[in-house]
Amino acid sequence: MELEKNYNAKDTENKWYNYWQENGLFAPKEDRSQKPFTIVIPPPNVTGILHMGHVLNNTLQDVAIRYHRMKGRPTLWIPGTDHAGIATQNRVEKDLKKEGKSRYDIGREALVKRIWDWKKEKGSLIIEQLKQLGCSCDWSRERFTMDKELSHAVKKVFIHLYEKDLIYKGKYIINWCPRCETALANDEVEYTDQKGKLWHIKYPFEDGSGYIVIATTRPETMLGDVAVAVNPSDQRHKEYIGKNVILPVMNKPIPIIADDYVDKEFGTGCVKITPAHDPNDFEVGIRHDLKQLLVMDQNGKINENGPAHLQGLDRFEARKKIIEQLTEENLLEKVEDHDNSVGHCYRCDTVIEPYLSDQWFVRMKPLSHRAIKVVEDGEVRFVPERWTKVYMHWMNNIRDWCISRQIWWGHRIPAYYCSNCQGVQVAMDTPAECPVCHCKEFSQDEDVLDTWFSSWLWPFSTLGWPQKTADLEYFLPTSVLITGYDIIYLWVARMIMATLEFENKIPFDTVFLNGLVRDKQGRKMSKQLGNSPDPIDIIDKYGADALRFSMIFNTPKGQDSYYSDEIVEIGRNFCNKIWNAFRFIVMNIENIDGLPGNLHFDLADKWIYARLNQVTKEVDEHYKNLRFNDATQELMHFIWDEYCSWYVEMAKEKFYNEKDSEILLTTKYVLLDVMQQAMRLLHPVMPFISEEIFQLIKQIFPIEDQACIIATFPVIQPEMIDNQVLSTMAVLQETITVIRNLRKQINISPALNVDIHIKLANDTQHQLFLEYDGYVKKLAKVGKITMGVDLEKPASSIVAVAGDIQIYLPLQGLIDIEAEKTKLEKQKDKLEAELKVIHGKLSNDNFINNAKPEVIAKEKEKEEEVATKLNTVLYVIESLG
RNA sequence: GGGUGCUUAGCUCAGUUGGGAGAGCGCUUGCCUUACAAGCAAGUGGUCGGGGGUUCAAGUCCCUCAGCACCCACCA
Repeated sequence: MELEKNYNAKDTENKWYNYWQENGLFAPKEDRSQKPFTIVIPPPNVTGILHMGHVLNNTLQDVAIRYHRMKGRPTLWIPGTDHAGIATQNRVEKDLKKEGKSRYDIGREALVKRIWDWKKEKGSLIIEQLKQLGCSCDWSRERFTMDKELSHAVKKVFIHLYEKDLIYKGKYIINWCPRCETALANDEVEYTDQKGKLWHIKYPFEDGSGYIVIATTRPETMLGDVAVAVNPSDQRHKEYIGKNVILPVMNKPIPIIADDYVDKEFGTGCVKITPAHDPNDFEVGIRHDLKQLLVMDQNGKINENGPAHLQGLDRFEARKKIIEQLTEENLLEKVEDHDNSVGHCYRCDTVIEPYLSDQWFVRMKPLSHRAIKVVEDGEVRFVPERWTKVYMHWMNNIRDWCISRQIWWGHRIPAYYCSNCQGVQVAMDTPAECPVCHCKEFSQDEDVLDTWFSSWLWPFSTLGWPQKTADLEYFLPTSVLITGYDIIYLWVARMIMATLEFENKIPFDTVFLNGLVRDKQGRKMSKQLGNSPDPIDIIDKYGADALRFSMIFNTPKGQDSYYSDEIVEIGRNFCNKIWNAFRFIVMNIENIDGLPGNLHFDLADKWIYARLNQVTKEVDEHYKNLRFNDATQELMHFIWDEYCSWYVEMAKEKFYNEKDSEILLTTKYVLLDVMQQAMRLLHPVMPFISEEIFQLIKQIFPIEDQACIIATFPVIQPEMIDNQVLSTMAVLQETITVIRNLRKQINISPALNVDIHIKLANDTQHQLFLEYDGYVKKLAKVGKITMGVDLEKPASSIVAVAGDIQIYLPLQGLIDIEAEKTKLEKQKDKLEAELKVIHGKLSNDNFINNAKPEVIAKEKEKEEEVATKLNTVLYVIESLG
């Protein structure tokens, strides 16, 4: 076996991804007697390009999936993409614009066709990127929210809800994006604080007796004013109620009315009422039976209801002109600075306009009750738990959901209007005949449904609903949903409601909410800021394993994390470390001539197995409890600090000095065995390098599993966790470290072997060191060791203490006695302080009476240990003179 | 106005029923030691945001204050 000096991620990753796919290893094991582990992917937008948020989210899902697959459960990860109505249409319209055309130039049918063409050509980009990341989805089950079957499900759902009177059509003020020319749901509006103005405008009384002043932040909407409102209890304005004022610019009379909605403290206490352009004014308008006068068109331009000189002007242009005119006419009393938060379209960032229009709504309250109950009852659990509160709050204050969108790309609303009597029918297909007037001509509603109206069906629509498929029966409820906390309302809550309503089941029992990935400065990664690196570049440079490992290593459960290229180096370096450890094994094992007939475990072998089993136990639990970053920490520590830095180094000693072939074979066996087990533990996080090494080991070591991806996860062997071995090894390790420390103190060349004396505390220790002095010599670069229980300190030597062991390093040359003493004094002070604390506790009756017995026992044990160390140090200080 | 999260080493952050302050990176020193300089070895570094309380014992529980970030509602 010839291995490169540095790990080559690129070739390895392609090779194994293809292998897994060609061998169908992503598909769930066919064993329907076992409970499956299932995840549905949060479907990325077809227009999407992989960003760091996707990397984190999908890596987390893949880790969970790979872990459970190795644990032997039938495991399914259902992938797919979302048609993302507005985003996708915008994307294609942008291309159109380059050709100088708008969607109206080519018409609905042509546009939709063009978007489908675009989807076929470019829509799988993000899927390909997920594959590069290593995602082990069952691609044979990939779905798209506008697949024929899913569209069918959407229609079914719409009709079901309509027939239950849970969908209705109504005229309401909605959030309108004049650029996208569509309604937006409340959740699709992003508010940002802006420095604005508060204009104080005089509205003269019709009878010429003066004026009142209203304050507004959006003067252009005054064109649609139909009244001025004051609070009925406001003494300042009481006398004006019922009078008319002349609406400036429009020059028409409007009444002054009284309504509790008006806040006496704000502005002038007088509010202009514009029912067609403000949600609160809309409510006031209903209460007072006022006209709803629209003064803008769908592009935010002043329409025919405005005065001739303003018609066709953009709303902000119109605002300017109106202010100019008011100033000229001396109707502008003053202008104040005023900060308020302004809604923006979450897709294109245009300022949204509250706008009166016909829209379809879902009544949410009736759907929310069960969705609240399943969370209350713990059937659906949020991780981290704090999100439960957030979810509950929203659910308890839920509002109706505006589901119609005035775009062309999406599921068209299955409502048909009779061409003759305008009667509406909601149906799967165009109705044959109008039941009222028997007309046979219909036109379908022009609007499409909100993208989330298909997403909220995702956990069951992907499994074949409304067909009663075997998959639906078997895989639903799914196991865990892993997604970002920013879509709890938009998606998670709605899936819970939909799945309960249509399948009478919960969609998943656990919702794991991962944090957001931010840049180094703490800003959210976003397209606009351009601060998200392209993960594919990172994968090309460092490897997918490196990226995956680093993202998880860096991301505590449910917290936001900060990304920078440097963190990926952690993963890259770790890959290389593993690679080289394996390379070392291969270099020493090429001549392996069979497995040992009998295994001869020495301390090092027993120790690494003890640790392997401890680590297996912990990592297993971390994966199970979705504590992924803890798992990575544990694995890195074990592989790097224990396997490489101690076990491999100790193996070297045997390779160089041991003659017994059985012992040599045992060492090779343990090196390979621990490595292959470590690869299994690591696989969920670093699937590629673990598979590569696993397969290479398989060539020279008996492994039954076909591949690491479907290998069994290591099973804990508790009898291997030998505490005696662990503590003995700790003594050896400490001794070696202390010797290294001594060498360093007096600058002994690393190339030089030194002679040392070791004074042991008892015969058992003496035996131990006689047996394992080779390890001390190898790992601490020691030549000759003189040891014994009754050893005198050699003249002119420096001393160090490891537990109850004393180590003397004789010096030919000079030593700095004072420096030695200072160091030992420091050690003494620390031990004394520690001992004082322990004595304090043990002499405290309250402690003795209240603390748990095992805590007290532990404390006594510690007292003894510290006292011994202290005595040793004191002895050494004294012997220095 | 309502709510959530965060505040621990120079930086980024772990710390799961209260009982020995940790990691990665950085920094210092010495090493290209035949697996790895993407490395090895030895070190430096913290009154766990302030104050109060509960307890034999608090980074950990409670109260309070401060700073930072975010969410929801409202904003004429």
